[in-house]
Amino acid sequence: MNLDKFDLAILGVLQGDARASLQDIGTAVGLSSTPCWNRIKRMEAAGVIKGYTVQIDPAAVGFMDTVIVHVTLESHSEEMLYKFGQALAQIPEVLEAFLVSGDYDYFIRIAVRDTRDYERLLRERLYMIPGIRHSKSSFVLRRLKESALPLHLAGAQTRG
Amino acid sequence: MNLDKFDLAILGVLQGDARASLQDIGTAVGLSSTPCWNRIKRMEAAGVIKGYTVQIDPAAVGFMDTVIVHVTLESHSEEMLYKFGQALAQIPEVLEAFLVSGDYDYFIRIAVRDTRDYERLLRERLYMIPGIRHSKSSFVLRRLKESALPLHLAGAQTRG
DNA sequence: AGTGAAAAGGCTTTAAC
DNA sequence: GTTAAAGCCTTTTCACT
Repeated sequence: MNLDKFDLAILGVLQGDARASLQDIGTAVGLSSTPCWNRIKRMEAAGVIKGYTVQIDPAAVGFMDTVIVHVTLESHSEEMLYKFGQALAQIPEVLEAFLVSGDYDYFIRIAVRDTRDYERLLRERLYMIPGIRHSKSSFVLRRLKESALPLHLAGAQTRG
Repeated sequence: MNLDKFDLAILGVLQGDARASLQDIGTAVGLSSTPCWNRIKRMEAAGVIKGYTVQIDPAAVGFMDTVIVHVTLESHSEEMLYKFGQALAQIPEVLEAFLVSGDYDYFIRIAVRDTRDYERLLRERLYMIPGIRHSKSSFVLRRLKESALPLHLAGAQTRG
Protein backbone atom coordinates (compact mmCIF):
# COMPACT_ATOMS: atom_id res chain seq x y z
CA MET A 1 0.00 0.00 0.00
CA ASN A 2 1.22 3.43 -0.91
CA LEU A 3 1.13 6.15 1.73
CA ASP A 4 1.47 9.82 0.94
CA LYS A 5 2.46 12.63 3.27
CA PHE A 6 -1.14 13.10 4.42
CA ASP A 7 -1.40 9.46 5.45
CA LEU A 8 1.83 9.72 7.39
CA ALA A 9 0.67 12.98 8.99
CA ILE A 10 -2.60 11.33 10.06
CA LEU A 11 -0.67 8.40 11.55
CA GLY A 12 1.51 10.89 13.38
CA VAL A 13 -1.49 12.55 14.97
CA LEU A 14 -3.01 9.20 15.93
CA GLN A 15 0.28 8.08 17.44
CA GLY A 16 0.09 11.07 19.73
CA ASP A 17 -3.60 10.63 20.52
CA ALA A 18 -5.56 7.74 19.10
CA ARG A 19 -8.80 9.35 20.28
CA ALA A 20 -8.28 12.61 18.44
CA SER A 21 -11.45 13.68 16.63
CA LEU A 22 -11.55 13.68 12.84
CA GLN A 23 -11.92 17.45 12.93
CA ASP A 24 -8.75 17.86 14.95
CA ILE A 25 -6.91 15.42 12.71
CA GLY A 26 -8.10 17.30 9.65
CA THR A 27 -7.00 20.64 11.05
CA ALA A 28 -3.61 19.22 12.02
CA VAL A 29 -2.89 17.73 8.60
CA GLY A 30 -4.57 20.36 6.44
CA LEU A 31 -7.58 18.41 5.20
CA SER A 32 -11.25 18.27 6.10
CA SER A 33 -12.61 15.38 8.09
CA THR A 34 -14.01 13.32 5.22
CA PRO A 35 -10.71 12.54 3.46
CA CYS A 36 -9.14 11.86 6.84
CA TRP A 37 -11.87 9.34 7.59
CA ASN A 38 -11.44 7.68 4.19
CA ARG A 39 -7.68 7.45 4.62
CA ILE A 40 -7.95 5.99 8.10
CA LYS A 41 -10.44 3.33 6.96
CA ARG A 42 -8.19 2.50 4.04
CA MET A 43 -5.15 2.11 6.30
CA GLU A 44 -7.14 -0.01 8.75
CA ALA A 45 -8.29 -2.29 5.95
CA ALA A 46 -4.77 -2.56 4.52
CA GLY A 47 -3.30 -3.48 7.91
CA VAL A 48 -1.13 -0.38 8.12
CA ILE A 49 -3.13 0.45 11.25
CA LYS A 50 -3.18 -2.70 13.35
CA GLY A 51 -5.28 -1.32 16.16
CA TYR A 52 -5.70 1.32 18.82
CA THR A 53 -4.59 0.86 22.38
CA VAL A 54 -4.31 2.60 25.72
CA GLN A 55 -0.98 3.28 27.39
CA ILE A 56 -1.19 2.22 31.02
CA ASP A 57 1.29 2.98 33.81
CA PRO A 58 2.38 -0.55 34.78
CA ALA A 59 3.13 0.46 38.37
CA ALA A 60 -0.39 1.83 38.80
CA VAL A 61 -1.88 -1.60 38.16
CA GLY A 62 0.60 -3.40 40.37
CA PHE A 63 3.39 -4.41 37.98
CA MET A 64 6.34 -2.99 39.86
CA ASP A 65 9.12 -4.72 37.93
CA THR A 66 10.06 -5.15 34.30
CA VAL A 67 12.57 -7.85 33.46
CA ILE A 68 14.26 -8.51 30.14
CA VAL A 69 15.19 -12.16 29.70
CA HIS A 70 17.64 -13.52 27.12
CA VAL A 71 17.01 -17.12 26.19
CA THR A 72 19.04 -19.75 24.33
CA LEU A 73 17.49 -22.97 23.05
CA GLU A 74 18.91 -26.46 22.76
CA SER A 75 18.33 -26.62 19.05
CA HIS A 76 17.80 -24.07 16.30
CA SER A 77 15.44 -26.17 14.23
CA GLU A 78 12.48 -24.32 12.82
CA GLU A 79 10.16 -26.61 14.77
CA MET A 80 11.75 -25.78 18.10
CA LEU A 81 11.95 -22.05 17.38
CA TYR A 82 8.30 -22.07 16.45
CA LYS A 83 7.07 -24.21 19.35
CA PHE A 84 9.05 -22.21 21.86
CA GLY A 85 7.62 -18.99 20.47
CA GLN A 86 4.09 -20.36 20.71
CA ALA A 87 4.66 -21.39 24.34
CA LEU A 88 6.07 -17.94 25.14
CA ALA A 89 3.10 -16.21 23.59
CA GLN A 90 0.79 -18.07 25.97
CA ILE A 91 2.45 -16.64 29.08
CA PRO A 92 0.44 -13.52 29.88
CA GLU A 93 3.30 -11.78 31.68
CA VAL A 94 5.36 -11.91 28.47
CA LEU A 95 4.74 -8.50 26.89
CA GLU A 96 7.19 -8.71 24.03
CA ALA A 97 9.13 -11.58 22.48
CA PHE A 98 11.70 -11.24 19.72
CA LEU A 99 13.46 -14.00 17.84
CA VAL A 100 16.91 -12.54 17.20
CA SER A 101 20.19 -13.17 15.47
CA GLY A 102 23.36 -13.41 17.54
CA ASP A 103 24.39 -15.12 20.75
CA TYR A 104 20.87 -15.58 22.02
CA ASP A 105 17.69 -16.91 20.44
CA TYR A 106 14.93 -14.95 22.16
CA PHE A 107 14.72 -11.64 23.94
CA ILE A 108 11.59 -11.30 26.03
CA ARG A 109 10.24 -8.53 28.20
CA ILE A 110 8.05 -9.49 31.12
CA ALA A 111 5.98 -7.51 33.65
CA VAL A 112 5.80 -8.89 37.17
CA ARG A 113 4.27 -7.72 40.44
CA ASP A 114 7.55 -8.19 42.35
CA THR A 115 10.73 -10.25 42.40
CA ARG A 116 8.90 -13.21 43.96
CA ASP A 117 6.51 -13.29 41.03
CA TYR A 118 9.47 -13.09 38.69
CA GLU A 119 11.18 -16.03 40.36
CA ARG A 120 7.98 -18.08 40.21
CA LEU A 121 7.44 -17.20 36.57
CA LEU A 122 10.95 -18.22 35.64
CA ARG A 123 10.79 -21.53 37.51
CA GLU A 124 7.18 -22.55 36.90
CA ARG A 125 6.55 -21.21 33.42
CA LEU A 126 9.66 -20.36 31.43
CA TYR A 127 11.77 -23.36 32.44
CA MET A 128 8.81 -25.68 31.87
CA ILE A 129 8.96 -24.98 28.15
CA PRO A 130 10.72 -27.88 26.38
CA GLY A 131 13.94 -26.96 24.62
CA ILE A 132 15.13 -24.12 26.82
CA ARG A 133 18.85 -24.31 27.46
CA HIS A 134 19.77 -21.15 29.31
CA SER A 135 18.37 -17.79 30.34
CA LYS A 136 19.84 -14.54 31.59
CA SER A 137 17.74 -11.88 33.29
CA SER A 138 18.25 -8.13 33.46
CA PHE A 139 16.05 -6.01 35.70
CA VAL A 140 14.92 -2.70 34.23
CA LEU A 141 16.06 0.11 36.51
CA ARG A 142 14.66 2.94 34.43
CA ARG A 143 12.60 3.21 31.29
CA LEU A 144 13.66 6.15 29.18
CA LYS A 145 11.52 6.11 26.14
CA GLU A 146 8.35 4.57 24.82
CA SER A 147 7.97 3.51 21.25
CA ALA A 148 6.48 5.82 18.68
CA LEU A 149 7.65 5.37 15.12
CA PRO A 150 9.62 8.33 13.68
CA LEU A 151 7.15 8.87 10.86
CA HIS A 152 8.93 11.97 9.60
CA LEU A 153 11.71 9.59 8.56
CA ALA A 154 9.29 7.22 6.84
CA GLY A 155 8.89 7.35 3.11
CA ALA A 156 5.82 6.09 1.32
CA GLN A 157 6.30 2.39 0.84
CA THR A 158 4.84 -0.33 -1.34
CA ARG A 159 4.11 -3.52 0.47
CA GLY A 160 2.98 -6.95 -0.73
CA MET B 1 -4.81 5.46 43.33
CA ASN B 2 -7.04 2.52 44.09
CA LEU B 3 -8.48 0.58 41.19
CA ASP B 4 -11.37 -1.84 41.54
CA LYS B 5 -12.39 -4.66 39.24
CA PHE B 6 -14.48 -2.30 37.08
CA ASP B 7 -11.50 -0.01 36.49
CA LEU B 8 -9.36 -2.97 35.49
CA ALA B 9 -12.12 -4.29 33.22
CA ILE B 10 -12.39 -0.89 31.53
CA LEU B 11 -8.62 -0.79 31.00
CA GLY B 12 -8.84 -4.29 29.54
CA VAL B 13 -11.41 -3.18 26.98
CA LEU B 14 -9.39 -0.08 26.08
CA GLN B 15 -6.23 -2.15 25.70
CA GLY B 16 -8.07 -4.18 23.07
CA ASP B 17 -9.59 -1.14 21.36
CA ALA B 18 -8.83 2.36 22.55
CA ARG B 19 -11.61 3.72 20.33
CA ALA B 20 -14.36 1.59 21.81
CA SER B 21 -17.47 3.66 22.56
CA LEU B 22 -18.57 4.22 26.15
CA GLN B 23 -21.69 2.21 25.44
CA ASP B 24 -19.67 -0.79 24.32
CA ILE B 25 -17.33 -0.44 27.29
CA GLY B 26 -20.31 -0.22 29.63
CA THR B 27 -21.91 -3.32 28.17
CA ALA B 28 -18.63 -5.22 28.37
CA VAL B 29 -17.98 -4.39 32.02
CA GLY B 30 -21.57 -4.36 33.28
CA LEU B 31 -22.10 -0.65 33.91
CA SER B 32 -23.85 2.18 32.09
CA SER B 33 -21.81 4.68 30.13
CA THR B 34 -21.76 7.44 32.75
CA PRO B 35 -19.72 5.63 35.45
CA CYS B 36 -17.40 4.33 32.74
CA TRP B 37 -16.80 7.87 31.60
CA ASN B 38 -16.18 9.05 35.18
CA ARG B 39 -13.76 6.23 35.85
CA ILE B 40 -11.82 6.83 32.63
CA LYS B 41 -11.48 10.56 33.37
CA ARG B 42 -10.34 9.72 36.89
CA MET B 43 -7.70 7.30 35.60
CA GLU B 44 -6.52 9.81 33.00
CA ALA B 45 -6.15 12.50 35.66
CA ALA B 46 -4.32 10.14 38.01
CA GLY B 47 -1.86 9.08 35.31
CA VAL B 48 -2.97 5.45 35.29
CA ILE B 49 -3.92 6.06 31.67
CA LYS B 50 -0.94 7.78 30.07
CA GLY B 51 -2.45 8.13 26.62
CA TYR B 52 -4.00 6.47 23.62
CA THR B 53 -2.05 5.40 20.59
CA VAL B 54 -2.32 3.67 17.27
CA GLN B 55 -0.48 0.44 16.50
CA ILE B 56 1.23 0.79 13.14
CA ASP B 57 2.80 -1.96 11.04
CA PRO B 58 6.42 -0.74 10.91
CA ALA B 59 7.05 -2.43 7.54
CA ALA B 60 4.10 -0.60 6.00
CA VAL B 61 5.73 2.76 6.68
CA GLY B 62 9.13 1.62 5.49
CA PHE B 63 10.88 0.44 8.63
CA MET B 64 11.95 -2.97 7.45
CA ASP B 65 14.35 -3.81 10.26
CA THR B 66 14.23 -3.79 14.02
CA VAL B 67 17.54 -3.97 15.86
CA ILE B 68 18.11 -4.43 19.58
CA VAL B 69 21.36 -2.86 20.73
CA HIS B 70 23.10 -3.58 24.03
CA VAL B 71 25.29 -0.76 25.24
CA THR B 72 27.98 -0.46 27.90
CA LEU B 73 29.28 2.88 29.14
CA GLU B 74 32.71 3.94 30.27
CA SER B 75 31.51 5.01 33.66
CA HIS B 76 28.49 4.22 35.79
CA SER B 77 28.21 7.61 37.41
CA GLU B 78 24.70 8.95 37.73
CA GLU B 79 25.69 11.91 35.56
CA MET B 80 26.86 9.73 32.70
CA LEU B 81 23.88 7.37 32.92
CA TYR B 82 21.56 10.35 32.83
CA LYS B 83 23.31 12.23 30.04
CA PHE B 84 23.56 9.15 27.90
CA GLY B 85 19.87 8.45 28.41
CA GLN B 86 19.00 12.02 27.41
CA ALA B 87 21.09 11.73 24.24
CA LEU B 88 19.44 8.41 23.39
CA ALA B 89 15.98 9.84 23.84
CA GLN B 90 16.75 12.47 21.20
CA ILE B 91 17.42 9.89 18.49
CA PRO B 92 14.05 9.41 16.77
CA GLU B 93 14.84 5.89 15.60
CA VAL B 94 15.25 4.79 19.22
CA LEU B 95 11.83 3.40 20.10
CA GLU B 96 12.60 2.00 23.52
CA ALA B 97 15.52 2.46 25.90
CA PHE B 98 15.97 0.62 29.18
CA LEU B 99 18.60 1.22 31.81
CA VAL B 100 19.25 -2.28 33.16
CA SER B 101 21.13 -4.23 35.78
CA GLY B 102 23.67 -6.84 34.70
CA ASP B 103 26.46 -7.01 32.14
CA TYR B 104 25.15 -4.13 30.05
CA ASP B 105 23.95 -0.64 30.87
CA TYR B 106 21.34 0.07 28.24
CA PHE B 107 19.13 -2.03 26.03
CA ILE B 108 17.65 -0.09 23.16
CA ARG B 109 15.31 -1.04 20.35
CA ILE B 110 15.61 0.87 17.10
CA ALA B 111 13.58 0.92 13.89
CA VAL B 112 15.50 1.44 10.67
CA ARG B 113 14.63 1.46 6.99
CA ASP B 114 17.35 -1.03 6.11
CA THR B 115 20.78 -2.26 7.18
CA ARG B 116 22.45 0.76 5.60
CA ASP B 117 20.36 3.06 7.77
CA TYR B 118 21.25 0.96 10.77
CA GLU B 119 24.95 1.22 10.03
CA ARG B 120 24.69 4.98 9.58
CA LEU B 121 22.71 5.36 12.78
CA LEU B 122 25.27 3.37 14.75
CA ARG B 123 28.23 5.30 13.37
CA GLU B 124 26.81 8.80 13.12
CA ARG B 125 24.49 8.94 16.08
CA LEU B 126 25.05 6.25 18.71
CA TYR B 127 28.85 6.33 18.68
CA MET B 128 28.81 10.12 18.76
CA ILE B 129 27.35 10.08 22.26
CA PRO B 130 30.13 10.71 24.80
CA GLY B 131 30.80 7.89 27.21
CA ILE B 132 29.85 4.93 25.07
CA ARG B 133 32.28 2.05 25.47
CA HIS B 134 30.84 -0.85 23.53
CA SER B 135 27.71 -1.97 21.74
CA LYS B 136 26.35 -5.27 20.51
CA SER B 137 23.55 -5.48 17.96
CA SER B 138 20.98 -8.21 17.42
CA PHE B 139 18.67 -8.11 14.42
CA VAL B 140 15.07 -9.07 15.07
CA LEU B 141 14.14 -11.97 12.82
CA ARG B 142 10.58 -12.36 14.05
CA ARG B 143 8.36 -10.51 16.46
CA LEU B 144 6.09 -12.86 18.35
CA LYS B 145 4.09 -10.77 20.69
CA GLU B 146 3.13 -7.18 21.33
CA SER B 147 2.74 -5.76 24.77
CA ALA B 148 -0.60 -5.68 26.51
CA LEU B 149 -0.55 -5.84 30.27
CA PRO B 150 -2.10 -9.00 31.79
CA LEU B 151 -4.68 -7.04 33.75
CA HIS B 152 -6.40 -10.17 35.01
CA LEU B 153 -3.26 -10.71 37.06
CA ALA B 154 -3.27 -7.13 38.36
CA GLY B 155 -4.62 -6.41 41.81
CA ALA B 156 -5.88 -3.02 42.86
CA GLN B 157 -2.89 -1.03 43.91
CA THR B 158 -2.16 2.04 45.98
CA ARG B 159 0.38 4.33 44.44
CA GLY B 160 2.12 7.46 45.75
C1' DA C 1 -21.31 5.22 44.60
C1' DG C 2 -25.03 4.09 39.89
C1' DT C 3 -29.05 4.92 36.35
C1' DG C 4 -31.41 7.05 32.59
C1' DA C 5 -32.65 10.82 29.85
C1' DA C 6 -31.61 14.98 27.46
C1' DA C 7 -28.38 18.32 25.28
C1' DA C 8 -24.17 19.08 22.92
C1' DG C 9 -20.93 17.61 19.89
C1' DG C 10 -18.60 14.51 16.63
C1' DC C 11 -18.84 10.73 13.28
C1' DT C 12 -20.30 8.84 8.94
C1' DT C 13 -22.67 9.19 4.78
C1' DT C 14 -24.49 11.41 0.82
C1' DA C 15 -24.28 14.74 -2.59
C1' DA C 16 -21.96 18.04 -5.22
C1' DC C 17 -17.51 20.04 -7.11
C1' DG D 1 -9.16 13.69 -5.57
C1' DT D 2 -11.81 17.60 -2.66
C1' DT D 3 -15.66 20.33 0.46
C1' DA D 4 -20.19 20.98 2.60
C1' DA D 5 -24.18 19.64 4.75
C1' DA D 6 -27.64 16.21 6.88
C1' DG D 7 -28.73 12.34 9.96
C1' DC D 8 -27.26 9.49 13.37
C1' DC D 9 -24.71 7.96 17.03
C1' DT D 10 -21.67 9.07 20.98
C1' DT D 11 -20.12 11.81 24.54
C1' DT D 12 -21.21 14.60 28.33
C1' DT D 13 -24.13 16.75 31.65
C1' DC D 14 -27.77 16.68 34.91
C1' DA D 15 -31.54 15.20 37.84
C1' DC D 16 -32.68 11.43 40.59
C1' DT D 17 -32.03 6.78 43.25
